[in-house]
Amino acid sequence: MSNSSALFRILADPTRRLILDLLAERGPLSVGQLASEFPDLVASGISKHLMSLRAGGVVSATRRGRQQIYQLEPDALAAGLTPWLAKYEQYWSAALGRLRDLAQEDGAADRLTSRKNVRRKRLK
Amino acid sequence: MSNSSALFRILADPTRRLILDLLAERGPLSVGQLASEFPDLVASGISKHLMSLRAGGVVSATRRGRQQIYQLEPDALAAGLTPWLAKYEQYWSAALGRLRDLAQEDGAADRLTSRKNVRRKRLK
DNA sequence: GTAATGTATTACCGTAGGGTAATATATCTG
DNA sequence: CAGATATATTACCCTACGGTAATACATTAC
Repeated sequence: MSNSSALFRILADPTRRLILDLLAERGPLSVGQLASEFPDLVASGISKHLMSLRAGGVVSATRRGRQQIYQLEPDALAAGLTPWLAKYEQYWSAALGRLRDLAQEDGAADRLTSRKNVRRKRLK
Repeated sequence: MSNSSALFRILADPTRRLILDLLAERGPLSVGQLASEFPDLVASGISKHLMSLRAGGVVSATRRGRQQIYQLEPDALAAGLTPWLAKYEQYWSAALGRLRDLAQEDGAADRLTSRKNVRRKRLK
């Protein structure tokens, strides 16, 4: 484990990244709730993506009745990426700092609300 | 361009990540110099990886005689990843901060020297 | 009980991508 | 000039992976 390739491969898929975004901004969600955000995909496809995400440790699931509630595991995400990020930290620390300043300048609450990406047709 | 999926896909391959590491720690290198670090891979394979990296904008090449000298393009790397990083910045800013403090505590010069994966050998 | 719902699993298809070998092209050397 | 060197390109194999449909399984509803 602690394999960078696996994590980058997980993040390489736009559907999985959007799933992470949804969990980050809305908190824990069921498979059906997540699937409803992807009108072009079949539910079992979302389930498969969730399996990948769970295998990678970046989400976890708890059963509630007949539905599975998935939630983000930010620590695993950070732990998986930070070693690689740290190697190149000098390169984007400046850019990240600028973004951070900009964000806390105007509101800071909606840094995670990139909702315009959520309902579109073709992912690319 | 500016496509997160493309960049994550590029980073998902361990050979390409190691190429980036080598360019980061040693500066510009020729294809042959890079290929000599991958005894299990054929040179044209490295060339193909370099094409991917160049298409993704994270490296650039300049011709010198009959060899191509590749160099890292850290700005493109940062520009491609920062938007996504910023969304989850709260999650690893702490971890990154700890690493940064640790690094500038002791020397700060060898943050990029994760040499354990790199087989240093005589280049001709 | 039976039926409906929510999710996971399986089987299968098509494409993308990493790997090699062979070939091509350009440049240097003798 | 011929031949060696450095890199790129092409053709091809094979595997991984995203997608679907069909099926299975558990849980709730009637």
